[in-house]
Amino acid sequence: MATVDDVAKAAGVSISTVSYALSGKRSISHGTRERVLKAAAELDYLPRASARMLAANRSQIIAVTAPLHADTDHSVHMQFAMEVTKEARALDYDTLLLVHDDPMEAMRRSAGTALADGIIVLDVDAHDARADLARRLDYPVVFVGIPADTTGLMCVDLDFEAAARMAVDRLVDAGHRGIGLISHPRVTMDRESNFPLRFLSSFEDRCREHGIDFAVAYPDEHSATRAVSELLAALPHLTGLVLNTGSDVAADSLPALLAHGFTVPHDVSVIAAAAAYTTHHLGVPIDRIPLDAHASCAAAVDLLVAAIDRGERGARTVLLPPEYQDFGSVRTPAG
Amino acid sequence: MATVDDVAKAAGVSISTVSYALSGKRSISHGTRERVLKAAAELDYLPRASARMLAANRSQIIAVTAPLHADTDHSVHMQFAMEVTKEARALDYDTLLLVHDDPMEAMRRSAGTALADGIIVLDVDAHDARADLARRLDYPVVFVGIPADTTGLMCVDLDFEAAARMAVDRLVDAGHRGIGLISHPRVTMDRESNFPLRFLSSFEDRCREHGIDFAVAYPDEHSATRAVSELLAALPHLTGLVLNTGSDVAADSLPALLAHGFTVPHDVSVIAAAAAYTTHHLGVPIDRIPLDAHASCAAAVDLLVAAIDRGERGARTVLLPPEYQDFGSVRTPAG
DNA sequence: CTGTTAGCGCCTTCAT
DNA sequence: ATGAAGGCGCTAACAG
Repeated sequence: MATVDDVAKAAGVSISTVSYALSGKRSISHGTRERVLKAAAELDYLPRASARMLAANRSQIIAVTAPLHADTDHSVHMQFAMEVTKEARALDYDTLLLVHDDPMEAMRRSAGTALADGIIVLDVDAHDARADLARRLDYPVVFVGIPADTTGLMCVDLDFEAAARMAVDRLVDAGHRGIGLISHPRVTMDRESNFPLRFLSSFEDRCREHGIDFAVAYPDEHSATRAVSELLAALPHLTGLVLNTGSDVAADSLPALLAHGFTVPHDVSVIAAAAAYTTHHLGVPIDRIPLDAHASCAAAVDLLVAAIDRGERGARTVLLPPEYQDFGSVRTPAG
Repeated sequence: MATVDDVAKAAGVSISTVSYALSGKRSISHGTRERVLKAAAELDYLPRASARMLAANRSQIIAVTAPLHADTDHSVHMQFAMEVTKEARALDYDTLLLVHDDPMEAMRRSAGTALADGIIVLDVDAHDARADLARRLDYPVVFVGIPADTTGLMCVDLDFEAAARMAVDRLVDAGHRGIGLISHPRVTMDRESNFPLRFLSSFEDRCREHGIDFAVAYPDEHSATRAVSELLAALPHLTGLVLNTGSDVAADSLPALLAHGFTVPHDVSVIAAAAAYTTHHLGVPIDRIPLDAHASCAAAVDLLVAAIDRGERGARTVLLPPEYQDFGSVRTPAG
C-alpha cells in the first residue's frame, strides 16, 4: 500500500505537492504534475479513504435509508437504490445501504459517526418518523417522497397529484363518464405510504370537478381479480380504468377484465399512472405515466450534494412534472 | 460533535481510559466505566468513523458488487443485497453498494483506498472477470455464486446441481418418463450466468442416467408461452415440468399450459426449482426447491468476516444443500 | 509554483 | 487499573 510519502519520494517532491497535484486544488507546473502522476501510477497509489476522510472532514459517502415493508415492491426499491448509486458515483460519492429494523438508529449513527456526509430517504410515509429526525439532525437529508409535513425538509418526487389529474383528464376528454381506480393494497394504505394517498385524493377531487362517476378498489397483493369485480359492481357503466398500483396487479388486471368479458381498449380504456414498470409487454400495450426512478433519484442526489458541497440547505420541495406516453389504450367509449 | 477528549474531561479520566471503557478491550474498574459511559451518553458521543478507521486500520464496511444486466431480476437482486446488509449489520459491518458500469474499477478502488474491508460478489458468470481480479487482489472477497474456475477463491451458493437432481428424481420416482425444463432466457445463458448452466447440465445428466426423455426450452423474458409450446412439440408425452426460471415466467407457465389444455397437477406435474420467489399464490400451489437468499448471503458474509477479522482466507467452496417443499403439484401421471 | 507543518480523532503500546 | 504519547495518512493553512 503506497502512501503520499512514497509517491513524493519517487517523484522527488514534497507530499503537499503530491496532494495538490492529485486533487488539482492549486496550480502545479506541468512538469511536476506529470512526474507526480507517473509516480502515483507506477506505485498504484490510491489515497487511503480513512485518512482523507479524517483530514478533509468529509467521507464522500451518501447513506440511503430504504425500509423493507412486507408489501414493499423489491423491484421498484432496487431501481431507486441503483439510481441513487449511479448519480452519486457521477458526483464522486459512494453509497451506503442502511436497511435494517431501525432506520432511526441507522440515521443517527451515520450522522453521529460522520460515516456518511448526508442521507437519501426512500419510501416515505405520510407521518414518517424519519422526517422529525431529519429536522432535528442538522445534517443534510433529502427525501424521495413527500411526508405530510415538509417544514424544514428537502424533498423530491413525481407530482402524483398532477399525474392523477392527467389520467382523469385524458379519460374524460375521450368521453368516459365512469372511471375506476385500482389503488394499492390495504396494508400499504394503512401504513400511510404517502404517494398512493396523494394520488388517490387528487383522483377523487378531479373526478368530482368533472362531475363524473368513479369508484376505487384496493387490490389484494399480486392479484387484481377481486378489485376488478368490486369496481364493476360499484360502477356498472365503467368504461375507464386507472391503475396506480404494482406491476403484478397491473399485469393481472387485463386478464381480470377479460374474465368479465371486457376487452382493452375496446370495452375499457386503461391508463397505468405513476408506473415504475413498463407496459408494452402486457399483451395489450397500455398508456403510461411513468414513475421515473432515474429522474427522481438524480434530482434528489443533486440536491443532497449541493447541500453537502455548497451548503445549500434551504428547505424546498421539488415536484417533477408527469409525462404522458400514448400507446393507444384510451379510446372513445362505444355506444 | 463530541470527541474522546470531551468525554475524558467530563468523566475525569484519560482518553485511553475512555477508549478502553467503550471498546472493552481491557479491564476497567466498574466505577470508572460507569462514569465514562454516563459522560458519553450525556454528550451523545459517537466515535468518528474516519478516525477510527485510520487508527484501527479497518473500516467495518463491506462492499457489494451487483452488476445490473438488462435481464437482471431486480427483485432477486434486491433480496440478496438486503440479506447481505442484514447479516453484515449483525456482525457490526456496514454495506457499500458498488453498482456501476465498471465493477473492476469499483473493486480496485474499494481495495486500494481501503474504503471497505472486503467484498461480496453477486450475480457471478462462469467466466467472470471479477474472479481473476479477486485472485490478484490479496484482499478478502467472497463470491455468492460459483465461477467456472474457483481456484484460490471463496464461494458460497445453493447446490444447483443437487437441486436439479432432486427435481428430476422426484418426478421420475412419481413415474414420469417425459420431463421438460424451462430454463432462463437466451441472453442470460449467452452471458454464461453460471447457475442456470450448472442447473441445466445437471438436469440433462440426471435425465440421461434415468434413461428418460427430456427437453429444454429457453423462454422469452416475462413470458412462458413460446417455451411451453416448444416443449410440448418436442416431447408430446411430456408429463413433468421443471421450472428453473424467473418468477414472471414461472407464473406465466401455468396459464400457458392451460392454453394447451393441460391442467396442473392433473395432466402435468410441476416443480419450481431454485426459486427465489414463493409459489403458493400461483393459483395452483407449486412444489418448490427454494433459492434461499438469506442462507446464501449469511453464509457468505460470515465467511468474509472470518477472513477479515480472523484472517481465515483459505480458498473454499460452500454448497448449500437444497430442500424440497411439497405443495402437491407432483402426482403419478394418469394412464 | 513549491515545501513545511500542524492538526483531524482515535487506537494502542509502553509506562506506571 | 490507569495515563501519556506516538503514530495512522492525508489536507490545508502558512511560509516562502
